[in-house]
Amino acid sequence: MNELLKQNISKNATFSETELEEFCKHFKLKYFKKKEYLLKQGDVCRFEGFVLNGCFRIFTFDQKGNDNTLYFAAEDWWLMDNDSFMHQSPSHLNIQALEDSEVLMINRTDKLMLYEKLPVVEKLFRVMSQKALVAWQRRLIRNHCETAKERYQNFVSTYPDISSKITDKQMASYLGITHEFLSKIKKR
Amino acid sequence: MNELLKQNISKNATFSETELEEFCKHFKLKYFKKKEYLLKQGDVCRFEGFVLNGCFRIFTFDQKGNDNTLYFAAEDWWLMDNDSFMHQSPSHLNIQALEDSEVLMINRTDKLMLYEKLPVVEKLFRVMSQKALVAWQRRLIRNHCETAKERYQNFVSTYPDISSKITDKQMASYLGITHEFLSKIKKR
DNA sequence: AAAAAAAGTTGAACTAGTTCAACTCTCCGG
DNA sequence: CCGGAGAGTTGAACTAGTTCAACTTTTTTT
Repeated sequence: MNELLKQNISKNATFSETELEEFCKHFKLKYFKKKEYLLKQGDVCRFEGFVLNGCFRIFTFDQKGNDNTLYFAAEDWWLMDNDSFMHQSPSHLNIQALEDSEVLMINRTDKLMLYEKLPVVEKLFRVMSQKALVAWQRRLIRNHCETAKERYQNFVSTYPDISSKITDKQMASYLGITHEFLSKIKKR
Repeated sequence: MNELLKQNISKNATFSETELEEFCKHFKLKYFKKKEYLLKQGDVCRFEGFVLNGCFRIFTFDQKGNDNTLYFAAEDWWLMDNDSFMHQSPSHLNIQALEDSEVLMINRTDKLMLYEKLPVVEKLFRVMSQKALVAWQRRLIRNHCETAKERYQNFVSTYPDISSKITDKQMASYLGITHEFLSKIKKR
């Protein structure tokens, strides 16, 4: 039973020892090489992942072919396409390893079974989703009221570990600006 | 027991008749006059609301004093500040009636009790939150890859009912542009 | 270690969106 | 029904961010 996963869960719900064990035993350790895809746009998402180490980028190609980064997932983050997982529809997202990484993965069947078997699992993901929702709302507001330079500086100071692992191009795609402009921001 | 609430719940979870009744009986009908606040920035959110009719605007004042609209909630939408409700911390959000409105409201104590008593309530809000999460992710992407004009047109065609109830100033604040620029967009 | 590919830099010209100020229109409160 | 406040419009000057193209640097592949 993995200690990091255990701690992560405990932040959001109170599991008994047996519940924790029952929950964790469905996760299997998988390795991803740098640049390898955990999910590709068009595929159906049949799993959920929890990052033990390494880093992933979650992004999508829009109609115009630009790549938009939704977020980065390093150690202690969860990975999945909620939409595709829920409806078993083709995913709009790509999830790609930015470096060699280790992920604990649970498949969809097991997760659905756990929702049924352990009510506390419903609570766990309810709380996780509500917290994530708040974070997305805040990010949208910040995109409206802060300049690109402010957003860049905030990101670097909030996530120094992630900032050091990603290229400027990926950073720009996360901030919603061109990489040329990011280069000009950094110069000053 | 309100029919609209019942239908809304049934979209996201399967309640038995008794569960539905137990759940719904904690909601009380409240009336809000045009311009009245259901929640003010700085207050603690101790309730959750479900709009029966009318319309609300959920917005926040940023550091620079600009008002940013997160979303509008008309008939069949839920209303609350997840962050403030969860942590009982002062809210960053304002929720104001744009017209005379009716809302079914449940207080925090009852809602927390229902989470304990009826496991299906956990599921309901877990599913609702996950769907909302997907919607916020999509909105952020669209803000990056669409122009203000495109976002305006998409909003009007997706939510014609809401569009007709709000002022251009409120629309601009939702789109993340100035109302002067919205006026220029509409002119063309 | 060489070649190829990708990432980053820089400048010039451009455009989407802002700011400010002046004006008009609408609608609601006394 | 009048007065005032807020909503909407318009123009001119501005700025944040884009686009394109040429170039350098770094990383990856062989």
